[in-house]
Amino acid sequence: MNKPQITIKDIGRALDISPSTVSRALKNHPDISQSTKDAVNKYAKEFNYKPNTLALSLRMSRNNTIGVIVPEINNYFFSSILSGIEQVANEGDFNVILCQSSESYEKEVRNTQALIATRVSGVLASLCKHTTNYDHFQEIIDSDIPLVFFDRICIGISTDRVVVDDYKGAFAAVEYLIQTGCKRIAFYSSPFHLEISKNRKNGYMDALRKYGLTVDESLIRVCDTREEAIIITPEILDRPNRPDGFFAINDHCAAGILYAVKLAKLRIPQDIGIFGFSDGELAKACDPMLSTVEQHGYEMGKNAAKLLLDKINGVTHGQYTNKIVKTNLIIRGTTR
Amino acid sequence: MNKPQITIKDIGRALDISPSTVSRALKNHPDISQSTKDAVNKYAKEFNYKPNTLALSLRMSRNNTIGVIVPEINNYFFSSILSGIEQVANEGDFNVILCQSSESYEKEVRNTQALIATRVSGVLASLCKHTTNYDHFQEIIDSDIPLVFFDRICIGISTDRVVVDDYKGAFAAVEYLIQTGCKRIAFYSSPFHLEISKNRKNGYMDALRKYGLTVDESLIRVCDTREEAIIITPEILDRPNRPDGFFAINDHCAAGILYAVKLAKLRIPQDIGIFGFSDGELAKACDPMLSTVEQHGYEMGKNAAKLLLDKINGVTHGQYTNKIVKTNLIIRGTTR
DNA sequence: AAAAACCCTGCAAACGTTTGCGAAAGATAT
DNA sequence: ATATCTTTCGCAAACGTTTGCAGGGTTTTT
Repeated sequence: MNKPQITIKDIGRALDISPSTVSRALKNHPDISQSTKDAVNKYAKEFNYKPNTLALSLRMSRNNTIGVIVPEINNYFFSSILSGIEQVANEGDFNVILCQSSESYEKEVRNTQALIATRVSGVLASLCKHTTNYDHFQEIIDSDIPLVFFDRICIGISTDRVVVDDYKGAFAAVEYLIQTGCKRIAFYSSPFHLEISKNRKNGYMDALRKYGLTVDESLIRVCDTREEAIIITPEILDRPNRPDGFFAINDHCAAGILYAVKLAKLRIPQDIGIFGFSDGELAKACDPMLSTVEQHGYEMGKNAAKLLLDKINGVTHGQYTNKIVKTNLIIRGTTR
Repeated sequence: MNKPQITIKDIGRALDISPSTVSRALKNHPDISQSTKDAVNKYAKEFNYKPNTLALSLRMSRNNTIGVIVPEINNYFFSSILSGIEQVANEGDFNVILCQSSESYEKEVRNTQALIATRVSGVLASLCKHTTNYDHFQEIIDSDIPLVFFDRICIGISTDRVVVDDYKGAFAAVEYLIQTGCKRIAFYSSPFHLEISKNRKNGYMDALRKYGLTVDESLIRVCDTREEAIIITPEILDRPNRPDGFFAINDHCAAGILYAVKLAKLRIPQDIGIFGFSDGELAKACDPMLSTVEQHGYEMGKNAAKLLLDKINGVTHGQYTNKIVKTNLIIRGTTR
């Protein structure tokens, strides 16, 4: 029962008119008589005509497709973002090509190359953890393809960006810990070449300074997974002047800390306060439930996609915008 | 410093040879002299030539792109699957177009239409919760586009399918509970029109029967979220003959049960055993950590994509395969 | 009655690529 | 010397679509 897709030529042949006329009839061009239009539309509907988007894109040199490069699809925050992106892309009649860098610089480069080759209309990207060279992104820009970074942005390149308010979020979280009695607060972070790490560290430091607390560099560690946190935390808890608060770069890491603290038979939140970042699926599964900074991934995705579509559609010109998505504290059981 | 993408024609013009020669030179065609090949390759490399995949797809009427339709991106299981799909698609040099039905039948239909219009080489799909009419999928098949269902499959259409072994997974989980001493086991399920619910219920029932335990229908409830579980569980725990084991349709639900049980001051796993399903992010965040049935979403995605690519590449013909991805028990702290 | 205006439609080129076929040039065989 | 083969390349068509331009026909204007 197979009926392959019909083309404009087929319609023309069947109705004994030229492809140009069919094309115009389908677009309701004023030049075409109503009777012809009716005939064409009837035939098109009957045989379920769908324009070949490939040919269309080639002709128009405008591919209604955007590419998204994300470090890990399988991560609550990023999949929330993806969901938001898909939403607005869909509303704007754009397809989304999904690329996962899997935190590999090489794959990220391959992804960008593939997207350029596909002539996507625009690219949304979040940097891989290990990316320090940005030539492949510069190449996107050089190819005249609009580019918007989200979350893991890169400041070496002038583009639009959408970020979470890392500084304020971190500041607020640490301030909350201090206000509820914490005096020595550790900070577990992702590698510091990432902007999110820098910004959150600044928020952390400024909060400490505001309340006259001294910064102990030995309490600032690179650690962003549950597993690492479980490994490095016991040593820190064992010190004579152990911290009484932890601010973690994400919920996984916070959960690892939580685990280690319980194992050390310290009470939460009486002895130790813990603050995560993200409000992912696992935050409420922890016991006590995790206090964390809500990141609004879905909103972030929507914002980034809107920015990109505006750029593609020529709504915005020139200036690069720097959208900041607000965060807010969610206080649960791991803080007083 | 913008250098738009260069084409084969450009190379031809620059080197004063025809586009055909350039094309053949790039593909290392034996008809072309080595000197010409060298010149072309040198120029192509210098000006960073990338074949226009749109033109290529049009010419070859073969679009190296597959479409994926998923109910919710923002769901650990589905995003794991997506990750697996992306992995093998990437290895096979395919792009992935991501569509989210958001559990809306209308959007699912729109998604299929868009994928057909894009002339994707193949489609991977998991049904929306409310889909009961499958015409849009039949249309994909009628358009000669290979189609593979995963997880939420549809039995009205003959295609390849990849599913998790729900029956065995459920049977094994309940059997484990029984073997470790549980005598009254409750089952919290998704609505029973879904295949996964039916299959798991069968596994649950058969396990009870095998060990001569009576089935108490009042212990079989429709409940598949954390919030619902927290609401309905206290009542069940309050009964004179309360259950001593719970089997939940997913980890969120299991986490809700865990919460309610702790609140009721019952000990886990001594008084109550709990089994989840999925092994999502939150399983290890629970305290005690959740015993659960591992679903291998990533493997499922890889399998589905492999099946599809084989179909596209003509490796497999005719017969539809029905791949079943094995599950396995992960025993942690919520069971004895 | 001729000129102008209008309505409708088709031709052909273009987007970038591949590929069957033919051809010019040189090399080899008779 | 002619005939045949080989090497290397270009022509042109094709994929499906859009669009500027021109042309044929009919109606209106003068």
